[in-house]
Amino acid sequence: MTADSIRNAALFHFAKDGYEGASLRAIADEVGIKKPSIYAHFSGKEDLFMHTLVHAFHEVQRHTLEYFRDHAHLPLEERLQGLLAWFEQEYQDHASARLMLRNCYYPPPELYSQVMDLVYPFLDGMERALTRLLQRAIREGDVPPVPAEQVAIAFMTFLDGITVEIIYGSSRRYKRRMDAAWPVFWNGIHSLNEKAHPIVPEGD
Amino acid sequence: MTADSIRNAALFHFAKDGYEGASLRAIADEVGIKKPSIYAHFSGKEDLFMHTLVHAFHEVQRHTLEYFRDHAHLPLEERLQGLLAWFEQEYQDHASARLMLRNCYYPPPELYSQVMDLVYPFLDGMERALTRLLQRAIREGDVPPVPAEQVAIAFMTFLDGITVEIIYGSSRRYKRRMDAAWPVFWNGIHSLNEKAHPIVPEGD
DNA sequence: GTCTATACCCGGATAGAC
DNA sequence: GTCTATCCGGGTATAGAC
Repeated sequence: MTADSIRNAALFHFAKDGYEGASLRAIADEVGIKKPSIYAHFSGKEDLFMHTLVHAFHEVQRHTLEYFRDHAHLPLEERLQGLLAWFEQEYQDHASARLMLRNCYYPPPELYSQVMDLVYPFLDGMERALTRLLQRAIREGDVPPVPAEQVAIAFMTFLDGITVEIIYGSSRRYKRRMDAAWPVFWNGIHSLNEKAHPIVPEGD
Repeated sequence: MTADSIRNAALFHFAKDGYEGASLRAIADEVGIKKPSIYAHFSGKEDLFMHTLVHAFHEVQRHTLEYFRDHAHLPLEERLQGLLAWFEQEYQDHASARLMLRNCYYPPPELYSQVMDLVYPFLDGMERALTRLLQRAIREGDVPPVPAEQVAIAFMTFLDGITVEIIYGSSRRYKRRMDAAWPVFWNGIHSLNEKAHPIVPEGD
């Protein structure tokens, strides 16, 4: 279907150049049609952009669920750490992820609220999913009891910190951060209940 | 001087609308001059942008140094945690910080390498400064011995994760992350030397 | 240095034939 | 649905008077 291939071309251009930077002309060229033909499928640039963005969110969500489904057998630490490595790959391989991320941070001002109606539910859903994951891991004895919601939020923070280096695009810098920061996170969550700082993670 | 006021107006527009989104017309209007007058001071949009960006980096760097100088007497934990709160304020109060951040993540494609020549040295300088700060704190017994460089990198990661919520602009969400993630970071760095918890670095 | 006037281009969008 | 042709507005940039 033509609409799909337009959306697909738009995906790459919006991801690379942003909403203002991308041009319908370039998108049409890539599909192999003329600019006005786009208007047979979308009412305008905004419409095309929003369709593309919604589709990108769904793609990323679908892939994320697949990741968790395919790695449900791993211990929690590997599953969480693996999620970060997985996400780096996702970012490099799929323009959906790049488009999503870019517009989480810097949506086009005139579409701000429409975009945020996608962003916030996504983030909140992610956080809830992580919380449930943690609660299950605790029940099953995979990790010692930690405050699940707090850890989920901390993990999201950590994920975003790593993501920055993914955007920068240097694999070396990314790995460096990962190696340095992961132990801090992982050790840190095990001592949340004990208030003093010599922390000896007990009985697990 | 007129050039300065042009740069200052440009700062706000570039920070808010991005490079493509900002228009010389709007900038000239704000200064109270006509569009062509800008060309008496800058060779074009790119030139104006780069001047503005360099100036913004210097500003942020200067403010950061001031923060550390003015808070040198505080214990390390408060100094580091305070840096995050300070940075949120800096982001809200100073367009320099907003411009810098935006262009660290998404520079205009045609100026990519020029922008990155500012970004990387800034980040690396920040990391080195943190490392030295930590080493001094360790020497002075303010914190137990921790691997300074690793902690510096982890802190930068953490800072970026928090920064994301600063960009989102919701103070509530920011505070929520801060409260959840800070204890994880702070406790986490104190257990780096104790290997009690098995951290499996992936084979190198 | 600043203005007016204007050239030039490229963006999104529309009309209407096929 | 796709095309050609065109419109309109906005953008950067320049020429030349003052």
